Amino acid sequence: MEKKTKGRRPGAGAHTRETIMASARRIFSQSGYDRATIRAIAEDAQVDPSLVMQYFESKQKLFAQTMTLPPLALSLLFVIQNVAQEQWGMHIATALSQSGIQQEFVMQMTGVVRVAANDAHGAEMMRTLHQQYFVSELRKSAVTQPDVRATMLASLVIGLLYTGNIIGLTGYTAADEGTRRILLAHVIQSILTGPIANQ
Amino acid sequence: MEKKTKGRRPGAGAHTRETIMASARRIFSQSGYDRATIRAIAEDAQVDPSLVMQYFESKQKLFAQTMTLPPLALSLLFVIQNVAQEQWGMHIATALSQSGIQQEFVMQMTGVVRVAANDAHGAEMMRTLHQQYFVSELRKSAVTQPDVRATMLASLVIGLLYTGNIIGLTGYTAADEGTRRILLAHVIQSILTGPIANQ
DNA sequence: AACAAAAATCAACAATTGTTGATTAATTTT
DNA sequence: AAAATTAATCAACAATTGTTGATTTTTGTT
Repeated sequence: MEKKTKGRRPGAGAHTRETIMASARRIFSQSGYDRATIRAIAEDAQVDPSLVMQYFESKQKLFAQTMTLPPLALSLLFVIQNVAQEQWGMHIATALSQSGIQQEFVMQMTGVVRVAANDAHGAEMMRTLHQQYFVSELRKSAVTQPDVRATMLASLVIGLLYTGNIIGLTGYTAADEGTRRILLAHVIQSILTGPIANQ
Repeated sequence: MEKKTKGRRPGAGAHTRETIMASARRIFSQSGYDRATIRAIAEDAQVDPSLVMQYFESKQKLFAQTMTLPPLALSLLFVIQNVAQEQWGMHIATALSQSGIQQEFVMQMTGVVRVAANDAHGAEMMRTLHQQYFVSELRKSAVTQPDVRATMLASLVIGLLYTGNIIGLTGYTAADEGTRRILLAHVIQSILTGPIANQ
């Protein structure tokens, strides 16, 4: 809609690619794959749509290159290797409740959850992620039935992102952090070390 | 693609509307809102696309009329009114694990979860659902902080649907039903009646 | 200053999609 | 059997979208 100054070619300031990627991340996360149009991304980056195609070849490749998951924040189960079993729940809950990673990580993770609901590539991304970070990590520990527990933990985390950030339920985020953390700690503890057979 | 016999007008066999609605439910659930094209729904119902528009005025109204949630199966928290607190988890887990409602309910519920990830109307549907069936029901009981617990229970249920039916994680469904039910029962019990304050 | 390479824009194509108006076929009513 | 009504199809429009090729503008080099 707005005029753009044409064809400048900065030498040092050639961060155009990063600008586009940031916009792509934003739009993909907000709108999902289908509704994130190349034109919307380009407008957000204040750039011509065709330029997006010149940098990244197609929409699929743009998605693949921008929406990669942040492995650092996903090492939640790194806790498992360094903390006693009885304190897993509390440590993971604390890590999840920390506001430091909230902004960037939660936003990016929510975006992937949203995209994966309708795009096969996003779904595959989440599968490999889950296998690499949740299942394989938990298998190294001494818990029984690590696969079920890992999937259940992933379900809870994804579900909290989904209800809170996608459909906008306020019940969880409205509570104070202490309440959230203690309840979440017990639930996670129950998922990871709770009884699994009737005895 | 295939030929259709033209313009017959059955007297008794006028279930065309229901046929279209069934196809709409199927396609919406499988593909989400955007990728569920009117043409795909019409082809699934073996009907001309414009006929869909004649029965339902627009795609939005078709969605609104078909993708309503099955309240019967959502009375999971009906358990809360009739069962002692200590057995909530087991009863709800049993209800969720029953294969009787699996086919129809799980499919329909999964469809709404998928749609709500990208469509505002779907999200609103889930919000009111959650409020009506989860929050208000739990508030009638004597648990502390019903809002947080209700949201967390919804997150777990939605998360399990999401991981199992949308991104296709096998860890949970691969386990035998007994294992699933017992673990799930304890986790739900922890969500609904677990400690919420440090003491 | 002239020129080549790079970076960006312009304009348009082809496919898809929701939607609509006209038309054709079947069924009921007269 | 003719007419009216209902059910379904046909054909096309207008908007959107991913994508592409040509063009223009800027920058670095000679």
